[in-house]
Amino acid sequence: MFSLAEENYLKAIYHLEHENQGEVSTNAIAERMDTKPSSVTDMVQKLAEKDLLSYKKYKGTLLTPSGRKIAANVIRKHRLWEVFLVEKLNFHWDEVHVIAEQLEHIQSDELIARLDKFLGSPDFDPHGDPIPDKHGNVKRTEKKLLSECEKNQRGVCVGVKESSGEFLQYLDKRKISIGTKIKVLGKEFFDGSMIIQVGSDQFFISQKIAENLYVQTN
Amino acid sequence: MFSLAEENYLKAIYHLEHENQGEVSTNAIAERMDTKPSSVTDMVQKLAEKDLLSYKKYKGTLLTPSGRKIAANVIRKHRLWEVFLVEKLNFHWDEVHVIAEQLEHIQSDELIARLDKFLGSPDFDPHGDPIPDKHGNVKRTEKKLLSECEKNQRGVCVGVKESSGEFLQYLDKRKISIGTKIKVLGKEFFDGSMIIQVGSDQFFISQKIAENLYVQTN
DNA sequence: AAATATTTTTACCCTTGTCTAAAAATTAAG
DNA sequence: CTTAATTTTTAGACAAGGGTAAAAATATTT
Repeated sequence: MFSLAEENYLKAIYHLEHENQGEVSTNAIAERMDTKPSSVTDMVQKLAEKDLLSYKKYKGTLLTPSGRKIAANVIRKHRLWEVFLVEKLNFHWDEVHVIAEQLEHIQSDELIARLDKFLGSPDFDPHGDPIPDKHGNVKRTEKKLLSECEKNQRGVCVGVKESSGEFLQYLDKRKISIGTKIKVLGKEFFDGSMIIQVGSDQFFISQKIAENLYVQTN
Repeated sequence: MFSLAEENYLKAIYHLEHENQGEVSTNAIAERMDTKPSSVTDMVQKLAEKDLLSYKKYKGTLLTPSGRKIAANVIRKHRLWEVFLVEKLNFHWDEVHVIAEQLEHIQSDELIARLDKFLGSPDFDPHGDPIPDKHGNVKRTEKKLLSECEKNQRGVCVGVKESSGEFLQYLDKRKISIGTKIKVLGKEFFDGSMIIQVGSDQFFISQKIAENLYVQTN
């Protein structure tokens, strides 16, 4: 139905829309897709023709509902395949992205329905990202303090409670910022301290840190 | 490494080489791939440049060892994915071809190695066709009489012992010819009769029939 | 508000893979 | 063995998708 290139553009725009709110700029798309702005302009105009996104010259683009649905479906496929690769084929979670980038374009609703069932209809992929349902809807979750999380829970950093320079510098040193994924590896009840995973790093944090970091959990 | 179109040409030529012995004609490739002879000439010349096949104008083509290896690898991937679809996702064996045509082009040796292991390193796909090993070698098997086959064995018709008009007419009526796949569903020891599957038809055959049909078994 | 910098678009070219129409080879028939 | 039929190749043309360089619009400084 849609070409590989079209699907990749829709997917990139979908992600950019969620990262920054509002219109997505030509340059942002070009950078994300490792291509040139002129190529983006071309493709965006074609996709606007097909009513997959709305586009005003020089003003950026926004996906239409149908464009959004297609993008969400590609992402659904990507994430389901990632679950398959990790759970069934024992890949490590940081090896699967490149392969899933190819698998996400396989066209067959029946295949995805059966794969989903085979995997036990997972809600999240191995990176902790939510898997859209077949209608393109993503389970949105509430934010809470990291200190309220339990062992083995995952969350995405969505903000801070305190915002002193010292605290922000600490977060910077630990490479934690908005959008960073955090997994609680262990929690000490005595003092509320935690061991957490951030990317491939694992380290200790005090309760004071955990009480000042907002995360969106699964 | 190779484009989708290139892989599909190599695969088609590989199959045609095995079906008819000797050079593969431009028209044969065009018909198999549902494209025009002029397009085939173009592509075949490109593939000859890359030493994936040998080509003499007006004389047809033959794969080189490297071309054959690539083709066999695509076929290996196709058949492994078919096993996956049938064994793990419970597709029916006649529904999987179209999907496997897409999956066969996913590039990742690691993926295929793991998929192969996950499936228990099968030797045959759900249609009974042999799966080439990772070096592109196909297990070649000896032919024998259908009457020597056991229950649940599969074979491909490769010839007849008797060739009377009546017998050939019978085979024709049953849609059995060179290359037809046959599966033994049941065998009666008392009289050597069998129930066999041919395509989606199942029927009874006498020992006399089974003793005059050569098959190549798994 | 004018000048400068940045972003976006346009106009044109390139590559891959396909097609049509016509020319050239090969094969088959009389 | 010469004509007819068939197969194959060549010579353009086209659509998708991407790139360059320059023009046009928008943003930012001063």
